[in-house]
Amino acid sequence: MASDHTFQAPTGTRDFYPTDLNRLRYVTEAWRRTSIVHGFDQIDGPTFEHLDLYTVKSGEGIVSELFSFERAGGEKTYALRPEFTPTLARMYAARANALPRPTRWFCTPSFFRAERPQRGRLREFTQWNCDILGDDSVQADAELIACAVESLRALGLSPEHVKVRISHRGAVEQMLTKRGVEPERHAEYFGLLDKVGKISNDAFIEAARKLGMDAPEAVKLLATMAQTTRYEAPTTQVMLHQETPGAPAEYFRALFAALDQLDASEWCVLNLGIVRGLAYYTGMVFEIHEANGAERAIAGGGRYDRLIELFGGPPTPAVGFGMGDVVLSLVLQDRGLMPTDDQIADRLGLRPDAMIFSNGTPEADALVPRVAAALRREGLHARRSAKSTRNVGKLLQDAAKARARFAVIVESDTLATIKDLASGRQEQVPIGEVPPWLRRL
RNA sequence: GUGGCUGUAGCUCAGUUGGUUAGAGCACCGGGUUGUGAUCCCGGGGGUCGCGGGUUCGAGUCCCGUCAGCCACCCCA
Repeated sequence: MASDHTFQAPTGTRDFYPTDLNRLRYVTEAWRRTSIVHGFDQIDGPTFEHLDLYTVKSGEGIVSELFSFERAGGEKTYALRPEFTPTLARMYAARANALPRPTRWFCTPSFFRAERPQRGRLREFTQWNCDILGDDSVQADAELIACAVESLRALGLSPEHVKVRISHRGAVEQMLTKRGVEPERHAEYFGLLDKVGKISNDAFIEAARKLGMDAPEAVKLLATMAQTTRYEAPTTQVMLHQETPGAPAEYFRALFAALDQLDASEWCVLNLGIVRGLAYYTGMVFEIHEANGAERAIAGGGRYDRLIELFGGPPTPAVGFGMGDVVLSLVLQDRGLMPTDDQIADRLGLRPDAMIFSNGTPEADALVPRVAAALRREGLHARRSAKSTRNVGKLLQDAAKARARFAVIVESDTLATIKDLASGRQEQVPIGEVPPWLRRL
């Protein structure tokens, strides 16, 4: 029965046709390989959780940003996962005593947020999460950042394309304390600091004045937060000496030394303007941006040493980041670094090994399925042309379009022609020899 | 939740001051008589002009509403 209306995909979601899914896989496979070689184990959790899991950390205000629901007749309220950290914390807390220290986990699932879609932001997206739990060392911070950097390098990006902007909650708090802001009011200031760049300088100075900071200090604070420089730069050193002497400055020294050893320091800059709106970060925080400031943040993360406790686990230091597919793909496209569909298919190992068709005689026609089955049992990617034509030229064209390595033309019940579509060379082989012949290549 | 811009074939787009059965390129399917691939020639399928209402003798075209997409704001885990 034909429907009297058409259906559309829900707002902010995407249909992934083969080439679309291949492009997504190109990115997620880079994430996966990078994670694995950096010693992370892949995990996953439910696509939906109890709503409470998200309100614990973020408050009731988060509910409007979630897709939440109840079963018909049910009493529990669920929500599609908007992020992974609560699930991660729950999973870690449940087995904390049995897990190695440190534990390194990653995942690349999809997430759901009930926001109005816009450039770089959709309602369903894929996000890579990497976390190191049970390790409070500066080396762990550096390894985590280096892992993110290496994934970008694997996708063809370089320090000219993207920059990791690194800050530290403790350093920013020290700047505030130095200006006479009591610790109880730091949270208010973080909210304000997060708006720098979005509101005018005058608006910032006015807002700071209302929070009790006089204009000259607010101006200096703005200047410090705007500074985005290499760690070795003299201006960086002067800033650290003046603004965050002692422990924070020493932390940055150790972090950048560790990043340097991991060959990642070229990608990194110090920017105390990165505060991130989230309340749960306790130490280093970072964001990865396109170098010219185009697009939204590619990735964000930091240290959250209190969060596992909040979800019922033992006190556990942790550091992690998330990187979404939407912005990253836009940056790759902007920079001309997204390979062609054919290149991606090659890299993902999707090229057919053989396209099989017959010379048009009834006995050859009957053998085509058998040859295909024999090749497939050998683990070869064998396709049959769906063309109804007997025109061998057309069939070869079809094989070339499918980017098959070889065309196999069944000639009789004893003989087949194998044509190498790259070189154009061809030879006749006994039909039983086709699978081993192709397998050798 | 607020605002701006845009909706014609799978894709990119034509379509005259409102006027006959809405077109092109690409893509897709087939043919080019006895078997060799990216060119070429011929043919074919595919569109409730996003949807609904209004004005009009007549609407793809004008008006209103609505839905969707894009972009920005809010927010951004």
